[in-house]
Amino acid sequence: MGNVLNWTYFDILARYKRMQGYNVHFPQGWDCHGLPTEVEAEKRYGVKKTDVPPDEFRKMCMKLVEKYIAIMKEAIKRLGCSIDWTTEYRTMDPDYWRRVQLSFIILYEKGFIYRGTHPINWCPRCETAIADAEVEYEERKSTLSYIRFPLEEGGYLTIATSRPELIPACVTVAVNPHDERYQKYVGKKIRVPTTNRTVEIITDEMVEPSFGTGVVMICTYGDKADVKTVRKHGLPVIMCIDEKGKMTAEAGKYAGLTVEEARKAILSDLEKEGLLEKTEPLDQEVGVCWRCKTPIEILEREQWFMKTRILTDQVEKNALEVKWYPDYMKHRLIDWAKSLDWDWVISRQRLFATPIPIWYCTKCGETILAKPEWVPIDPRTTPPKIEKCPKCGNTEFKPEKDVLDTWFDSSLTCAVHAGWPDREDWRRLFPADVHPSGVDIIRTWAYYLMVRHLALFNEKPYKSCLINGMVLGLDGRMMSKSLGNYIATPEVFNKYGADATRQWAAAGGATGSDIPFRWPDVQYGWRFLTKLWNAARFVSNQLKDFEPSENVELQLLDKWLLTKLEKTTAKVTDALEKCQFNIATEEVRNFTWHIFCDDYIEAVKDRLYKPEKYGENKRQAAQYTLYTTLYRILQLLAPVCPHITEEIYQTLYREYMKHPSIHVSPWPKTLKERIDEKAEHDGDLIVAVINAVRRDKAEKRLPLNTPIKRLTLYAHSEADVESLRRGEMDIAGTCKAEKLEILNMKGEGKPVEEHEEIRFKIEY
RNA sequence: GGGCCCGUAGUCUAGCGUGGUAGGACGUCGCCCUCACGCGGCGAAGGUCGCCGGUUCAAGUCCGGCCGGGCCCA
Repeated sequence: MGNVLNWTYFDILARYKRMQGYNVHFPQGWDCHGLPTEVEAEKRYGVKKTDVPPDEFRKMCMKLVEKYIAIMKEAIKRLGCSIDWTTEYRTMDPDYWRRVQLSFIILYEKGFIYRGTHPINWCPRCETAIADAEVEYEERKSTLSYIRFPLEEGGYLTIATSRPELIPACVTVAVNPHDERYQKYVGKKIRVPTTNRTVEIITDEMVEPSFGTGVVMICTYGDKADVKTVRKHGLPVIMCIDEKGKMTAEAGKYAGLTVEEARKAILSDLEKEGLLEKTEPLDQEVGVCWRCKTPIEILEREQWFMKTRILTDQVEKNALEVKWYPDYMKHRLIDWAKSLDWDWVISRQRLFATPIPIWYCTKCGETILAKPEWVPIDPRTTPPKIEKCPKCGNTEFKPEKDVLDTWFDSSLTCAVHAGWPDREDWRRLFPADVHPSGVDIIRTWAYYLMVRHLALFNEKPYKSCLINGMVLGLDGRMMSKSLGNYIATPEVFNKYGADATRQWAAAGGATGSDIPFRWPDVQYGWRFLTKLWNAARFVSNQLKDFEPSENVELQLLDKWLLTKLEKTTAKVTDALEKCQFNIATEEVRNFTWHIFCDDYIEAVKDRLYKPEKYGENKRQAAQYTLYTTLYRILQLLAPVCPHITEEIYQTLYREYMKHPSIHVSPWPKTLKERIDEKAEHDGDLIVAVINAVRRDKAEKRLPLNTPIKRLTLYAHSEADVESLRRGEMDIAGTCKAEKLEILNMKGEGKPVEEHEEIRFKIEY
């Protein structure tokens, strides 16, 4: 249902803009690569990526991706998304990764890409580096251990740590510079248990005196704060955990143990030595891999990076120039960009991804970058197209086996959609007018698009950004399979159809806010469609002998309705301009259901049914008004409910309007000359009187078609009398009043709601 | 710990940038077989707009604080 929400948003926008005369470019791409697919493939086929040949594993992933694309494509089509399917592509297609590799080459040459050894987030289960954006934080129960570190000069200090297994990687012990308890120890040597090393006690502002004992060990690396401290004080790095989450030789006797095993073993050894003072439970936020929820480690490994932090000022400047719907979402991007401590790790130790177009000379280690004309190329299977190493003349090369982060694929979409690099005129469609994004991927997709295009083209990738919130399940929490509050899209479509489902998406809440899935909302949408359908049937029946013509003498209520219609048109247009889909939808629905159906149609029935009484020209005026209003309703509703509006249009209007589809009919401009404030005022009064009489009948338990012998209206202002006189025929006809008197005198009888100065009396 | 968002009838929600009698929807109850629609119509009940204070003639709306919830980040 999340996809229904965002697809509905941009389809409404696309249809609206198309009706405004724009030649809308509405592409569709499928983001295929990446960890989620690999994790799913491993689960589905019961293998690890290393169990089968790489190509076979990639084929498994592709099969899986195709399966999900088929399901999603079916849903998009049923939803009625007006996508240009000739643009469809997959990021796993060589033609797509050709562009990704080309952009890699350009960025490398521009100096934005480098290989280096830096701390990175590492998932020991997936055995790959992951970016900051792929780390989630979860509350986990943990244990805080109080451990005695012996001072060289005798005695000890007690440190508190939740990760005793990192003791072998302890590079210093730190206290807060203002913590008077420990001033005398600063600069002294202290021995790290389980090792033969001693380290010097230092001070650092980051140490929280109230946490544990106020003495902490700094390890390489327990968390990001350790990384900062190590960098700040120029401390050494000791890696005691490897890529698979096992202890390295640096851990001495604990080498080969898993992290868990090492923790137990170390604590038990410390206890034997009398160094374990106590343990206590600790609630802790743990960084975990977004895909498999395994706690991440911070490792130092040689990886490929893109320089993103040098672009932060530009990101901010450009993000402020982008129009955000809703506006406050820009802060998500800017705050995220400013908060980043590290450059973007773009290499991944995975299989199903775009290959990095790099080889290394086996002799001198020279880096060989692919030439633009070589791509797409997979270094893992194809050697570089050169005879010898340009530096040392060696003829053997080894491929870069790492692959690119999936976001490196998808952060190129704006340029690719515009036709880069093949179309000379690609800048015609660049930057994109709108970038649609879920609120959850602003810090990934929206951000990476921004840095990527700024680095490549020195230009922002999109002019506006349309944000959709998350879909919440029936229990109010984010809808997800794992929470079991998940509702499958086909179920909703099967029960209520696409147009009702789209109304839920459009009107379920303000743009950008989370939208709870609610069956009653979908049902309401469906009931509205029935109402509209029946109204159209009524109009159709009344128009059998009608030839559209402007040459009619409009009556008061006709002018009243058309005035309201124009005002509604203005409101809907204004709401759509601001991407306020909920407001636009509500305006059309309320106008249609209540003003058009309940008030107007009811009030003109008599005129339509009895031309002999009122005259043929008055009937024609009503016909003209019905015809005009329904058409406008269809137009205003078309972006939200494309199916039903098209169906009614084809049946009732195609022949006269000539547009092949309602969806290419020109979006209505508010006709100011049709706005008649006086008619609206008088009409409101007349409708209020009709409703008051209906209410009276309801209170007396009478059928609404009960005839009235005499209806007397009292109005003491001359103006009101005038207004009522103008609606005499409508009031009498609609209320079935045989006799209607309008008296210019102080009220007797019951007051008319919201027009207390007007009163009425009924003789049945 | 920081940032952002939110707290409106039994439930969900609009309104809050530009202060002026709080709109809807669902649910509940009562009535109406009215020739487009009972998948409908008419009507009723239900609100100290989280709490406290301030600005103002006037605060759901603006300002400050507090309480509660959510999301994101550390």
